[in-house]
Order: sequence, then structure tokens, then C-alpha cells
Amino acid sequence: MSAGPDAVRVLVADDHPVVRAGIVGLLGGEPDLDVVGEAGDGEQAVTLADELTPDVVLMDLRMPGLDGTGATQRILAAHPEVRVVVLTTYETDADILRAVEAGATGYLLKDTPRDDLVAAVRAAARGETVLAPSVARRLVTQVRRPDERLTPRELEVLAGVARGGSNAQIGAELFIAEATVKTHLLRVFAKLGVDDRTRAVTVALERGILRQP
Amino acid sequence: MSAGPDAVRVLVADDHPVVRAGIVGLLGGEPDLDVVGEAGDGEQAVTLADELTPDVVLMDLRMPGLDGTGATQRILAAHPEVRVVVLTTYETDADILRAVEAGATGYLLKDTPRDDLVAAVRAAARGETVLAPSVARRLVTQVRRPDERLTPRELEVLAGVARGGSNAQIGAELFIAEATVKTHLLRVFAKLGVDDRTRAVTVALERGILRQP
DNA sequence: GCCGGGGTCCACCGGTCGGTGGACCCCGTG
DNA sequence: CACGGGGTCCACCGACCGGTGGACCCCGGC
Repeated sequence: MSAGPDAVRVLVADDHPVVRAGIVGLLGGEPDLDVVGEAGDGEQAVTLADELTPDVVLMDLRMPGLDGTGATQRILAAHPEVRVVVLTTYETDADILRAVEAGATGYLLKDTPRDDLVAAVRAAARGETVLAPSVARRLVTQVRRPDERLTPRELEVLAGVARGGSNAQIGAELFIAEATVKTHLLRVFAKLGVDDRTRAVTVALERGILRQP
Repeated sequence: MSAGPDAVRVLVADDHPVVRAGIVGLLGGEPDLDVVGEAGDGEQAVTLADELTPDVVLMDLRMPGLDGTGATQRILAAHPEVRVVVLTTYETDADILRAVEAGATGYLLKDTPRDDLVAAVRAAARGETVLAPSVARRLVTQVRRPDERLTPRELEVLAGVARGGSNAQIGAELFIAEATVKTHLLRVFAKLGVDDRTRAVTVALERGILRQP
């Protein structure tokens, strides 16, 4: 099972046992790839990355406790030479952006075929950036319009709207007048390209700007 | 790799190669379980179920083309003795309800540990119902209040709201007066336990009542 | 210093929404 | 048949929301 001394050392971080087993199985057949560890959450991933100093970390985003983005940041802070490749089911704009900002060198989706996955791991080990086609497209269009990012205040107001609050309620929570809430909301509408509060929330959910707990 | 003649014959249906490999890997170690086929979408699952007549089908819900619910219905229509166990990441009330209505005898989540998964496959093969604890809880509370299910018209109106339409626009699309749209919406509010349109949409998305494409 | 831009704040209209009251139709039950 | 309940439909208020116009503050650049 173990590979040669110059094989690519891979750490797998995913909270689903099924997925971990799948990755191990898919990479296991390759003589030049060696899965040296498995983590079930972000904390474990950081710990194991410290112990094992792998070449590549295959990282899920949604994990209990410390999520993939946070784990990526902490791993790269301690080991800048490690290549983190995100491997997840989701591809919202915000997820992609956050992962890239955290320092991920790759972003793949779980419907990636076997051959593409092993090729991507090899490419990442060589320091190349590996992006799923749909992810690359989203990233480009995202970077192209940075003026659409919401300010902290706008996010607070939008979150209040998503919780079903009226403008007056949201204003009371944030200690601002109802009129001010509307102003923030109008800017949010403009940035998201919508013209009512309900659509603003659904679009924000689609793009991953808002979490849905 | 192949098991004894009285082994449980399992068909795996999932569009993620990683997940398929994981399931095969996890079940592969068990001498009394035999993965006899893999399908990458619903159509393939139906075809392979016809050819192989497995004892248990491990079925993902979100798949391109024919989804897991539709595949389950068609498989059970032709082979009522087959046990379909849903194995998915999501656990919205609507997903669970639709799967059970389609005839699934089990509903597991992908964070199920290895031992629980193999035990569940064996139990399903014996004809037992296997539900993840959180799924069981949701199913009970769902059945307990059937008065909360939305009528077709209410769903149409709610979908219009989710698309960001005004009451007048939705009324025009459905050929009813704006006032009528409001009435439907008020009933939706009551059933969902909310009191404004935005919260109605978010709650509906949470519960899986509305799709989010 | 001054100017400009981004972020945050607010007051005032007109249209829309949330809520009440009531009507019709269909279908199954007593 | 009569009755009742569920589903669909509609008209009318009061309150709220979407939009305009403008103010303040902070910070960086010329």
C-alpha cells in the first residue's frame, strides 16, 4: 500500500467516512501517491498536518468545529509549503472566494472523475493551481466585479431581513433609524442586482453570502 | 473480492465517483456483503436494478437527470422486493418525506460511521427499516402535523415570491387578482409559522419545500 | 490643507404588503 | 338532500416597504 520514498504524501480531511474511504481508494492505486493520514474535522487536520507535514492536503469545507477554510489558514500559517486542495460538493461564489483567500491552491468538486482527481493531486504537488472548470469560471466573474461585495453593515441588515425582521425591528437591533436600514438595503439591492428584499435574501443564499443555519 | 452465494447483493447509485469508491471500499471488507454494480445517475440505477435484481440499493438523492426519488419509484414498481436505502448528505424534511413516500426502507446520512453503514445494509436486507436518528426525529415531527403541507396553489404563489415577484406580478402570471395572491400567501404564512414573505421563503428553503436553483 | 470617495446615517412620498371579512365551488358524510 | 370542510377566489384599510434627496464622518492623495 505504501509508496516509494519520493511519492506525494497526501492528507485527507473530510467529516464523511464514506468520502474519506473513497479518496483513499481512488488514490491508493497510484504508486506515486501515498495517503499518509485522515482527519475527520478541521482541528484534526491541523494537528495531523503538523505531525505529518504532507505535500498535499485534500480538504473538505463543511466540517464540524473548525471548518475547511479555517483549517487551511492555520495549516498554511505553520507550513507555507503545503498545498491545500479544496474538495467539496458546494461551489458557491463565497465558498470559492473564501477558500482562495485562505490560501488554497486548488478547488475541486466531488463529482470529479477518478483520473482528473489523481492528476490534480500530482499537479498541486508540483505547485500548480488546479481549479474545476465551473469553479474557474465563477472565480473570474467574481474577481471581475469587486464592487459587489457587501459592507459589514449591509451584511448585518441583510441578515436581519433573512431572519424575517421588519426594517423597524432591524433598526432597533442595530440602534439606527428605520430609514437608515432602508438605505443599506437599497445599496444591497443594487449590489446584488435585485429590487426587493426577498430576492435579495435568496440571491445571497445562492451565492453563499448568507449562511443558512 | 466476490462473496459467498448467499451474500447480500448491493447496488450503489451516486453521481460522485469518490463516494461510490468509498461505499465500495467500506462494504468490500465484509464477506457477507457484495457490491454487484455501480450507477452514476438515476437512469443507470434503474437499468442496473433490472439487470442485477440486487437485494439492497444504496441510493443518493441529488443526481443529474433522474434523481434518487424517481429512480426509487421506478425500481420498486418493477421489483417490489428490492430494499432501497437512501444515502445522502441532505436531510431536509421534504427530501425525507419524498423518499419515504417513494418507498425507501432506509434513510442514512453520509457522515454515518463505517460500522453503522454495514449494519444498516444488513438490516435493510432483512427487511428492517433503518433511519438515521436525526432523520427519524424529523420524520416523526413531520407526520405529526400534516396540516402544514402546502396546497399546489400555495406552492405556486410561494415560488413566485421566491423569484422576487410582487403580488401583482404573481397574480398576472397565475391569472388571479392580487388580493387572491395575498390570501394564499397568508395561508402559507400560517402554515409555516411566519408572518412575512421573506421569512416564508427562507423557511421553505430550509425545509426543502422550495428548490434553490 | 483641501478635496474626494466610501461608509454610515436620516426625513419625506407613493406604491406595496400584511391582515380582515366574505364569497364561491367542489366533494365526501351523515 | 343538507351540511360542512377544504381549496380557491376577491375587495377594502392601515402599516410597511422601495425609492429619492441629502447630511455627516473618516481616511487617503494630491
